[in-house]
Amino acid sequence: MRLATWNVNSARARAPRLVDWLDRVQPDVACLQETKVGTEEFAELFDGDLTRRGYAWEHHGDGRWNGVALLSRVGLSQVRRGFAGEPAWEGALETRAISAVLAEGTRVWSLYVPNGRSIEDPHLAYKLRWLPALRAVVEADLAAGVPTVACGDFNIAPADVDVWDPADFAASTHVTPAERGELTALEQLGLQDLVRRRWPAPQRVYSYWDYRAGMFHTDKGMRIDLLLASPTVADRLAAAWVDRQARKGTGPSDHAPVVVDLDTAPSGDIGPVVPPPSLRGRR
DNA sequence: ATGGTAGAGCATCTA
Repeated sequence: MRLATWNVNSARARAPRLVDWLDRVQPDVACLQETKVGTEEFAELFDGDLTRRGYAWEHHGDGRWNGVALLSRVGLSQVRRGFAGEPAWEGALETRAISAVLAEGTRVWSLYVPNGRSIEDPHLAYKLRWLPALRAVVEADLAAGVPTVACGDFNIAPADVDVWDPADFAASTHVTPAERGELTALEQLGLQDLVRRRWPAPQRVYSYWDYRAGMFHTDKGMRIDLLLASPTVADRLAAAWVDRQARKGTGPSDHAPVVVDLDTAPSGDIGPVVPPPSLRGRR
């Protein structure tokens, strides 16, 4: 099963590229963030193209800002828009989380974690309320035995290796101990960072490059788009990569999709490996 | 010190 997460930075602006990307990468499940459209417009943009390709979809968005979606051709049920106890921003709930259960029983989240903006900004405090509230719901699901993958734009670089120059971030959000502590707390629930598991530090696997000043071309990026999976899902990990192709050319998002392949069955259940006849009896 | 770019929508705000 191929699972991807992509902050598209406007579903409207990305519409042609998004459909081309589905055809090229063939994800079974795609988690999208920053659609910046309402659900009616999302349907107008994509319902035909998605249905023809066998994808079910669910969207949570109210236009202009935020907006998240799930696409799946391997089941999509028990949909939740937002989550119980989700904090509001300036008195209103935002559209930053959607989750649903695949046919195999895994609950998948598409998350757009608040940015935080700057150290003194109330938006950072909002981010630091939002993440524990999310964690409480994930913890309850895990306690109920539901395999879980939390995917999306976390707006947190887990470690210094995940930003191009830690010195440039000395007074910035995305790297503070408080924000990283929220990722650690999610990992303490058993969630594993799939890309880091496949590509251990210090390998650089950025997923976001600012549009400005040639950041992509000089590879000054950040790894803030994550897939965090509970143990039985993480143990199926077969491959993980960042689709840099999608960040190139005309009209890209400032984020690249992050893609993982999961084996159908837990890798411990594949049985004994039998060598092919050409190798038997040698040595 | 601010700029650099892109996307929202039409003055700025967000990232």
